[in-house]
Amino acid sequence: MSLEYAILVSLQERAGSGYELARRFDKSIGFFWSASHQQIYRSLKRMVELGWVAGDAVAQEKRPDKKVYRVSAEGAAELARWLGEPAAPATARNELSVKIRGASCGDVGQVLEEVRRHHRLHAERLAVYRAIEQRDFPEPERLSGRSRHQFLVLRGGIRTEQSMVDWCEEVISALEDEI
Amino acid sequence: MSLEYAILVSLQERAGSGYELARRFDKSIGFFWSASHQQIYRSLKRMVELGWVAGDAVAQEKRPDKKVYRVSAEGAAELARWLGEPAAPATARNELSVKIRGASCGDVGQVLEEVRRHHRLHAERLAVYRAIEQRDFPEPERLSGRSRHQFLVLRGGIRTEQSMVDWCEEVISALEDEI
DNA sequence: AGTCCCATGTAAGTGGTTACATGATTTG
DNA sequence: CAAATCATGTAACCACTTACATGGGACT
Repeated sequence: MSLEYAILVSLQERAGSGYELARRFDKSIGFFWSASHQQIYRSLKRMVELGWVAGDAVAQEKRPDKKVYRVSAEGAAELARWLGEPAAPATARNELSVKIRGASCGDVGQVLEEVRRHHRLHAERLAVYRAIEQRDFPEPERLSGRSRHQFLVLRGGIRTEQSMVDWCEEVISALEDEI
Repeated sequence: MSLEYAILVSLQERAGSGYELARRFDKSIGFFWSASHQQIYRSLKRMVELGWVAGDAVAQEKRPDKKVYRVSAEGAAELARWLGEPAAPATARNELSVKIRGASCGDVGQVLEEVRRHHRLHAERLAVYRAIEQRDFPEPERLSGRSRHQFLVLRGGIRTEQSMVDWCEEVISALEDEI
């Protein structure tokens, strides 16, 4: 059910169509809550039924019509209520760890290659986050409200990716010793 | 489908019943791949059908009978094959980040309380991991094979929890300024 | 002519959670 | 006497993924 709340947060920042939301979930909000366009359309439908959002049809020239969704008073109240609720800590699911733990059951060299690949992916994502940090938040002390919260979430992404990069390096050097 | 492989890894380390596996998924392997007993029994059934594991009925005195599962040659081959396959990087899903990003839509104080709660949970988990590290891996340089791989996975858990603790502290001090 | 972008969906399948169910034995 | 542990499952539901579907306009 959390996707609905992620959509509410995004629509509170700015109203938008299902398609536009899907684009946002490919970046920004999608960095910490991913969702496909199919999920988003389904959730929007549910949210209209619940009265959390309202969709206004917008005719466009030379482009398909679209429905622009905005958060209703009920939706805003529901979001505020949910924010006060305790969140369950995320269930641990790290496939790479399963492969490392099982490395002795197969070819350690192949697992090492896989860790190297993940190292690259995390380093790339870290670089993206750092670029966003420099571009959008050059003076973090001066931030307030919404933009400060956005910055804090980005900081979480940076810390997570940095720790994955560091860990991959530790694993790589240990597995290199082994082969 | 990854649960099946996590079970294969665990059964390669030591054969066991569904119940014993469920206990292991409450700790050790469960620290990086969580699963309920219902999932485990369902997966074992599938794996028997696929011929990846074999279950031997064991009669016990003063305790219910159990089925002890071990990995078959086919299961071992399948695990080795899977280890060489690329793993999709985990999809990002961090509910706490959604709450922080949406904090302005509700009571910032409540979100702060929630971040403090998560800080405690991650600090506790970090302490557990550090205790395991000290108890089971006092001389990490001397490790090899399976136990070295187990150590590396534990190191990942320690790094992840440490980075969550650090991040929570950064968020707490920023949100405290705000209220 | 082919591909990408805009825009919105349906349908089938997989994986995971929650609730229910049973029954003996051990521990406080 | 109650609660926890051992041991194994079924069933309903929910969330998410993957595949399929449509159609115009812009770009190369």
